[in-house]
Amino acid sequence: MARPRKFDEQTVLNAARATFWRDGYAATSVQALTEATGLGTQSLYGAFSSKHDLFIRILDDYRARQAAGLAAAITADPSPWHGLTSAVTFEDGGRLDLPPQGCLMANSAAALSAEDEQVQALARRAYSDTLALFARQITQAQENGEIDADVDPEQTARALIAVMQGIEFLHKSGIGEDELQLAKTAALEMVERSVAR
Amino acid sequence: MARPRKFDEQTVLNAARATFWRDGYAATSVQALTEATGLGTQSLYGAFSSKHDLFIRILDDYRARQAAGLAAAITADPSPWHGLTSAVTFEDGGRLDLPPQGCLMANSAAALSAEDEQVQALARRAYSDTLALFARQITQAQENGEIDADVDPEQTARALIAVMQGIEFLHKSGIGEDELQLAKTAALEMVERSVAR
DNA sequence: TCTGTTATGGATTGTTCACTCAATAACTCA
DNA sequence: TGAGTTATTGAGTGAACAATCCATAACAGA
Repeated sequence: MARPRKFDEQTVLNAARATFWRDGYAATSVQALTEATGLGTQSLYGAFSSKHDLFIRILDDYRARQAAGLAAAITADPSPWHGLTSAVTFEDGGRLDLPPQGCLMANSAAALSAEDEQVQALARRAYSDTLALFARQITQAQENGEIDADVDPEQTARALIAVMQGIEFLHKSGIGEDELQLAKTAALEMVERSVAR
Repeated sequence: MARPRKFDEQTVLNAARATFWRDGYAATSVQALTEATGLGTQSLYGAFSSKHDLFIRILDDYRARQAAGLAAAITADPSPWHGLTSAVTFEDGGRLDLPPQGCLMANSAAALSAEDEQVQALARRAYSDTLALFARQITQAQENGEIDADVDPEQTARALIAVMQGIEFLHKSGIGEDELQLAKTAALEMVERSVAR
């Protein structure tokens, strides 16, 4: 009953996500989005209402994919504890690599949470989902006898999230590859010592 | 031999720092700076060359003050280890409070390091100074018999920096006061367990 | 083949951006 | 007192910003 779209929505969303991810929300202009997606301004606004609406939609998609991917990667490891620490230190031999531009959710949360309620809500959701995932994994590691049965799963999960985000921060702050590797090793050793049986 | 300035440079720098700190570099307009400082555009440009030059100068000042303040706060504690952990968890009963807008250096490093070499250089300097300070403090805590003498001071310092930045990230991401407190406690307990004698 | 609906394309809106120009004012030293 | 130097003032630069207007195009169902 109406003119059909010439573009594939998912393809457009992927291109827009790459642009937001590379440059950040504020530094991404609508013109950059039209160039990256190939859409005209009016098509883009017609389909996604505004730059902000488009971004929120992309960020929520990202959050869901990230949560699923993280859960899959962690639980795929035969050792629950190793699967978890690999994620925390982004050291899974390539499967959980930390992209040069960092995590889109972490970047957006740090830059926008204070002034954008929708971003903050997504950040909180990502945090609580990760917390639950990590706590479950820690419980399994305890049942497997890999770590001390006395540590509190949820509290340990919180500490691991802090460590993970700290490493990501060091990565983004540009301290250098060698120093970053040392920091990852140091963090991992601290974590291991704290849960040793 | 020339017309004297009507403004006090340090007062202007303080006002500009507050503005950059509150809104971030990109979101701070030159107009916002002139309003915050009371200077006209031309006076501001005459004294500081450009928005970027002004920012770099402010950031370097901040770095130096922060380094001195951190060292003073940490070493003032009668217990080297407690002084250190108080700083890491921003939990010194007010002395090392984490401002709502986070640390100016951490914010700037996360947002700008990738694209601004001068910011990256300052971030690296801040990191290595903090690393040296923490490592010295850990050695003292070991000599005091507060923690395990076998842990490597420099590696432990790296882990602590990661934890500290992770906590700051959680703060900025807006997870909420209660949850942040739980994360701080969790991180502290993990750190304590990892260095227990 | 019409009619209704949505998509597209290009030009354009007013606003804000960092920054500059030209004129004048305020000082010091000779 | 006048020459030299720098500070201040206010208006204004072109470029980029998010978003919109309007005319036209492409489809579905009647």
